Amino acid sequence: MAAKRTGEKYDAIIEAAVKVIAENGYHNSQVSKIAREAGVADGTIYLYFKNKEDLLVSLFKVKMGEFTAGARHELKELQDSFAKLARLIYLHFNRLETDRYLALVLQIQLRQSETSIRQGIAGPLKLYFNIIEEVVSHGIESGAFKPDINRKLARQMIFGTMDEVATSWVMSSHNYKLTDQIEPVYYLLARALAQDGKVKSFSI
Amino acid sequence: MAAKRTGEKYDAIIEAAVKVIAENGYHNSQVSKIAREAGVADGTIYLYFKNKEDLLVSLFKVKMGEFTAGARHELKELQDSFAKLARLIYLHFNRLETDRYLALVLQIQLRQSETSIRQGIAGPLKLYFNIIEEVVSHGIESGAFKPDINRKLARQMIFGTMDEVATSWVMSSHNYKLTDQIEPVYYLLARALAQDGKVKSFSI
Amino acid sequence: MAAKRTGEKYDAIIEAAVKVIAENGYHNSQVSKIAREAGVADGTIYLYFKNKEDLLVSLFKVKMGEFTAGARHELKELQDSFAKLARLIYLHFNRLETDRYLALVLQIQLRQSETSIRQGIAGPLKLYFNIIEEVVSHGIESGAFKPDINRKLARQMIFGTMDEVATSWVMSSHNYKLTDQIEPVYYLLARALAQDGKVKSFSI
Amino acid sequence: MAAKRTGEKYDAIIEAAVKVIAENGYHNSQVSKIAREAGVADGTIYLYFKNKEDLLVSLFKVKMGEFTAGARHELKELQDSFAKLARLIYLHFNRLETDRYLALVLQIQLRQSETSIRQGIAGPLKLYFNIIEEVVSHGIESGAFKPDINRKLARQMIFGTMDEVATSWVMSSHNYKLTDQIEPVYYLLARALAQDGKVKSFSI
DNA sequence: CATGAATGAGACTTCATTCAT
DNA sequence: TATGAATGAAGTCTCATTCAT
Repeated sequence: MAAKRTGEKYDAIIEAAVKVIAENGYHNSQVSKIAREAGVADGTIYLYFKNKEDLLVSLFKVKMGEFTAGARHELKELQDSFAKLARLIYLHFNRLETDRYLALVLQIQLRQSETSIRQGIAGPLKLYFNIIEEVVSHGIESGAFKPDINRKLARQMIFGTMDEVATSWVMSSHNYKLTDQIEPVYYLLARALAQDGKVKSFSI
Repeated sequence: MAAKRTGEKYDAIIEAAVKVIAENGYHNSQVSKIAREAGVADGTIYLYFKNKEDLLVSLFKVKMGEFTAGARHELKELQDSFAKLARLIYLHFNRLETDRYLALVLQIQLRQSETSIRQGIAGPLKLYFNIIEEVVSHGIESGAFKPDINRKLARQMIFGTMDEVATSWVMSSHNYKLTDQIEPVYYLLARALAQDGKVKSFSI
Repeated sequence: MAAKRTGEKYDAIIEAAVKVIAENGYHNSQVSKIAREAGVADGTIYLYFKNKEDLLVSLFKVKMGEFTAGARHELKELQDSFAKLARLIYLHFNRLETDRYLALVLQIQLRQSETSIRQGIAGPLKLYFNIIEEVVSHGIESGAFKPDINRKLARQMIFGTMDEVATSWVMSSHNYKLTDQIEPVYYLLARALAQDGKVKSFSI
Repeated sequence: MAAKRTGEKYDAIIEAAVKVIAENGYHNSQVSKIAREAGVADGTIYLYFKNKEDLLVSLFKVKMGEFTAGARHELKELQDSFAKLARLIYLHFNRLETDRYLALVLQIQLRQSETSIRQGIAGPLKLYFNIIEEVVSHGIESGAFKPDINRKLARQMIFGTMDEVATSWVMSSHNYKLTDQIEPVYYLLARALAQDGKVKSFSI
């Protein structure tokens, strides 16, 4: 009755969903197609997920959760705010470039989902927003960033910029490297945030 | 057989679509509902639009076209690059705040559409991107912005930031004024682009 | 949106449902089968009925309504309570014998429906119960039936007996005439109800 | 392979089925729910019953069998036909009032089952019909009941009346006592059957 | 030009039953 | 004997689009 939230089949279904959605688009990814890709019966999906919506939200939670946990850990290691900003952009772009299926699903396909799914996605996304805002806060408190910057607005600029660059890259069919954009994006954002124009040189 | 691209019913259907989608969400906006709101029969929609996809793409084209034409005209009046940037942000946010139905449809609902519709949307959107890039180019060529800025990247930052700020505002149920964000967004973006940190004071 | 409750297709679908359910049984009567029998598309069913449940409840209402209206009218014509009782049994059995499909559906198949449908059926059935109780009341008040008879209980005996006899007949594959049971059933019930054993001779 | 027809788990499953069906309704009583209630695994059901249908038919057989055996025994003790009739009604109503779960399952839920199950039920029910007919026959042969009564018809009246009264009671949510109906039902039926209106006073 | 009744393809989900352990 | 994870067939309903009037 209650959905099992772990197990190798659970993982297999999540991965199959990413692949199927990436290849067929959100609106053409039937449960039966995902089941076939995962090598299980249609009904098995429902032993691990309450329904299709739960599967999609779980997909996002799992993938976003992995990324967020890793990012939070890596950023904590760094002391310098500019270094944190550079690393954030690196992690964001590198993650997407490393898993192009995931990039397609996160940047394009999942955004076509119904409002209810988007609401389920909101929670994990908020956690990522928090991480970005922590970078901004650290910069302000350490004197690296301008003190009068609105933290939420700064987060929106950072995320909005990275998201737009990533979406553009995904839609271009990946005919250039997303990671090549890390440095120029860094300088744009760093200058926007820096106290007195004192931007540290890019280094990850 | 060929769809009429004008007429008062054409306009009525477009406006009805905006209202219905804003009120019901993309996935709950059936052709019959739009027809009823427009005061026409279901079949009449198909005298003016090839199909539902054509209606939605047309909606976007019309609304975006109005905005783009006005924006291009207004920006041409201004000489200073910073003034152009400030005006761009003003126009973008003011447009959305003035027509909240449209804001909801453009920022949230239409993004849930199938890939084919998003492709149809790409054209009109490109025209807006061009306008933004023209502001950037003008800034670089006039010496106001840093010469080594990647113009496409700068456009992605500008659009990505405005878009994220606008989406966040729409999802917040409009409980604050979007136009209050014009000035702080201006300073963030201006600093990112300015040559030697020489940002002109905000003025629209 | 709202279901049309009249029209020749409405009637055709009701009749088709009776036939399909009689021939295939309740649990094997899919909407598509009913639509095919009615000569309409599956979707057309939903222009006339809110859903499958609504179709089945409507079927019962229409058929029971026709019968109830006719019965109430005919019984009003009669003055004598015993004559009313005899006529009631005649109408009940004759109706079922005349339309054997309907008999099968009402006596057997519809009773297999889910609780929600049975609840929808309760209303029209109550009207029939009222008619039976009116016959009993008339008998008591005219002095034909025993004055201390519990009216509800008498109705339950009358209906329960007729229902059981009818069900038994339907399940026997109609290898005898149900209308041959009118007279003997009349005498059983009349004796149960009569004041001082004064039962009038059977006559319809 | 062959199903075991005895054992404490056999009984536990039957009792669990009665409880689950009474509480959830026929169409919401899945095998897994019955298994959980019985404290066994889903698969274990199939060691004791051929399939779900077999379980439901067995439930009916067991419960009806217990009742029928007891009834036959008790009625044999009585010499007088009217006393037998009174006792029959008492046993029928008392059984249902004593076990309200069973009443709900027998009078309402099991009647929603597919035709195949109803056919399986027919056998055990026939045995009860025989007992009722024996009471009628005894009455006729002893001169207590009218000699020209159709025995099958009399049985249908007796059973149909008791069944209708019981169903009505179950559906009323038991807000009155079913056993209070024994005496008035007795008088109705006794008068219908009695020779020359000579009905014996009620006594159980 | 306009109508709106009719069409029919297509997908999510349930649940009785099996079988490897 | 007992388990319970896995199976997979099957049906209701929606809604974009058509076409006779």
